[in-house]
Amino acid sequence: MSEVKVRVRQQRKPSRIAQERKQDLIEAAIRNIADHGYDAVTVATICEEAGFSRGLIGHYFSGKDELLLEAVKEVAQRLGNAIRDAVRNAGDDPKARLHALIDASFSPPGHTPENVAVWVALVGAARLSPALGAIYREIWRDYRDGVGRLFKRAGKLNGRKIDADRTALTFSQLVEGLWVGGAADSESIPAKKAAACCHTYVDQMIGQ
Amino acid sequence: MSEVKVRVRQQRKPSRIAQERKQDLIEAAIRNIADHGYDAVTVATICEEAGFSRGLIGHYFSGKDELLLEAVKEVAQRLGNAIRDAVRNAGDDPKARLHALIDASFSPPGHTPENVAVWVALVGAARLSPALGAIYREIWRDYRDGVGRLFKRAGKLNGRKIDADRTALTFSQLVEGLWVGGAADSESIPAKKAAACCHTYVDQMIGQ
Amino acid sequence: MSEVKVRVRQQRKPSRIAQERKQDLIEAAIRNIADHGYDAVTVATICEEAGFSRGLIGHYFSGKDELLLEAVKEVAQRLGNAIRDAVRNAGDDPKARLHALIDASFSPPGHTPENVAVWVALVGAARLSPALGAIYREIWRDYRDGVGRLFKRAGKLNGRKIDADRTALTFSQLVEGLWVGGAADSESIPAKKAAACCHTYVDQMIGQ
Amino acid sequence: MSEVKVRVRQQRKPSRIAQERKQDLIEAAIRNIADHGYDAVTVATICEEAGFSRGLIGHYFSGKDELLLEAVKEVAQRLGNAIRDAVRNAGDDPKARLHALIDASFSPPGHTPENVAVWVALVGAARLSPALGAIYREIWRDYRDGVGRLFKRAGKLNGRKIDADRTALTFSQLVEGLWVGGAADSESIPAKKAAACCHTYVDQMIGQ
DNA sequence: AATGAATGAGTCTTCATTCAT
DNA sequence: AATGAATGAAGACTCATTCAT
Repeated sequence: MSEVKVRVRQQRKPSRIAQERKQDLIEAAIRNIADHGYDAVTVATICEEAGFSRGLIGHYFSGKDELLLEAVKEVAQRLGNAIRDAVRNAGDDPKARLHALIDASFSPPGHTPENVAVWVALVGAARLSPALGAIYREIWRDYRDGVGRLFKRAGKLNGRKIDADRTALTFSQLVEGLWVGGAADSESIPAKKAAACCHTYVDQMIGQ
Repeated sequence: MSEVKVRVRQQRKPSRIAQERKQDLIEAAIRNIADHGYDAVTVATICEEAGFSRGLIGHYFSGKDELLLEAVKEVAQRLGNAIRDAVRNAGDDPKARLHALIDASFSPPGHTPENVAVWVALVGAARLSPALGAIYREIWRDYRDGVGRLFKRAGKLNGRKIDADRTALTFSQLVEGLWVGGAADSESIPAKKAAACCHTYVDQMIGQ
Repeated sequence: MSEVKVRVRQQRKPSRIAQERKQDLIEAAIRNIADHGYDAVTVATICEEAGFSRGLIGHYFSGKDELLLEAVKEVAQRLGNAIRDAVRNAGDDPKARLHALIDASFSPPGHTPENVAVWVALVGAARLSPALGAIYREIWRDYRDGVGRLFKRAGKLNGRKIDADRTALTFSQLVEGLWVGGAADSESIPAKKAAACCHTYVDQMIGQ
Repeated sequence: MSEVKVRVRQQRKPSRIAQERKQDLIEAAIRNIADHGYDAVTVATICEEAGFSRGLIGHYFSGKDELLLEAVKEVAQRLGNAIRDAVRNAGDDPKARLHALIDASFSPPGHTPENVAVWVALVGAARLSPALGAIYREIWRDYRDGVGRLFKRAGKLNGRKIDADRTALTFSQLVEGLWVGGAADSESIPAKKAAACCHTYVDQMIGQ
């Protein structure tokens, strides 16, 4: 899977403590998005949870929107990193990589309730905010690209012809659907069952 | 003191005009949810679009929440009806029914930009609002149940053993993922391609 | 006690049914003032309780204010009538009349929870509304005048000198205080105890 | 994911300016209740009079209700303190204390037009709001208790038997009636005359 | 005579942001 | 660097009134 590109805004001379404060605020923002939804988050709640006064946000971010954007980027990076790491550690076999990718997609540290909650909260926003939409689309396009390359290689190894693009799209949207569905109905769609669906699908596509 | 006379007013069924107004407001609400997102909808916008003053909502609904809930229910019903109708009209063959279900899931009148937008706007809310969550989960559980029955029958016809429940879950979440992804990135996931992914998946599961 | 003057607005040709409707609305208004307080009364509640639609008020009254004013006048009249009748029926002895007046001031049909509630609800309004204030002051001035005449006659009979005006003022404000206090704290000041205080006061002033 | 750091902000006692603002708003609320009545008070008027924007109330109170409650408590406290102080300064003689209590009940700083107006505005609300009713009843019960003790001691000194409880109730409701009546009809019941009624009553009960 | 559809003004509340200290 | 005081805009809700039918 390709790299998740998340530009970390380069402060001119970000002091040690300033960076910590920014990070504190971002963490609090992430928790708040997960807990209350993207639109219900308030600056007051974030600051209270981070242990600062309301006015502080203005020192580190241009405003609420920027903070929330940074929070979303942070989550995107965590998801991307976790999955990328898992894939790398799975060796070179494309099948093994696909199954590792699935496991990483449905278990910590990438797939935590918090991360998924933020990500799903983003679904609605992606349609409406250009900035968030761009992040959202980029992540999934990268995901599909990475998966597509793996399916292509797996197909070649197996000697089977496979429409890698279509399979990758199907696979990625299956993952997205399981994330979203699991977030809304975790009883019907627990993470284990979700992962199992994906493993089965991959096996059916490229053989066990 | 004179007697307390309490006239019992005969309860009349809602007048024709009342029904029309409620529907007008619901339509406007649906458009607004689709356009601005579930949380960004305002009473003012809805009423302006419907061509009425703000106060009117109080006559027909207990408030904004009830109106929005009705709007969501309406969309859920439209989606459900469209798909149910298509399946019924597809004859009795489970394969044909599955493919009809797919087409209905990705083309009008069930799958319109408006309906999908509302539905996707609901994704975030489902986690946070008990009422909306219940609607959301019910719709998808029904969907999975229906699909599961079709896969079960299709498997028997083909003489293939099939894990109908798992397949149904995979299928339904594939559909959900394609809806959500299509709403956020219609360029990468146009409805036609989405439907094609589903048709292919069904063919792979139960044969063409 | 002098007559309570409450002008009943003379409609030109008040049809039988129109009068009934007005009375229905006034009754409902009285109940609403008693139940929810003078300021919390709404046209909607009154009409609902009277069994009519909201718009009807405009046919019989110039608006909410007039209706409420009529309701207050009605209660004032009931209070006045009940007390005046009781006094008249007590014979000619001023002592007897005073004690009858007390009983009438703290028992039905004049002193009902509803009447007292309306009257007490009026206390705050009397300071602020010229129209209501006028009614309020007139009632109490009449009350004091009537009581004053009785004390004067009672004093002469007993051969005691009595400052009838001051005693009447003291007595009337004792009654008012007991009404108000009883309305706010009926546990501490039940009607029976209130009446007993007044009886005792009169006995102390003019002998038993 | 990094550790969740929750800074515990040290709770500081309200700053001087915060205390001042709260007091400013409470004063403005008191004036507004006195001027327009408890129910006609608006947040806008209060803030305008205090010289601040509307939003400020949210910083210092949970909302309008809390502010008004605080205002009422403040007035109750002023009334209670003024009367208590006067009684204390009157020496130990119960008669002297009773007369001092009367003077304090009908002259500043306890009995100001503003304080009485607020108190009378409260009469109607006491029946309808549990919180306000509790304050109202408590004040008067305390008042009656204090007066009752004085009457008891005064009776013993004089060697007269006196029903202290009944006398205290009569006295307290006389005071309440004179307050209420004076607020509604200050022409008929000026404060001086009201106080005179009370002095006379006390003299009649326990001798001069 | 009566209804109820519709309005629009008025009010409270929330909240992101600004700014003096 | 950090606070929290203060603002002002925006939004939802209530409700008396008007009016066509």
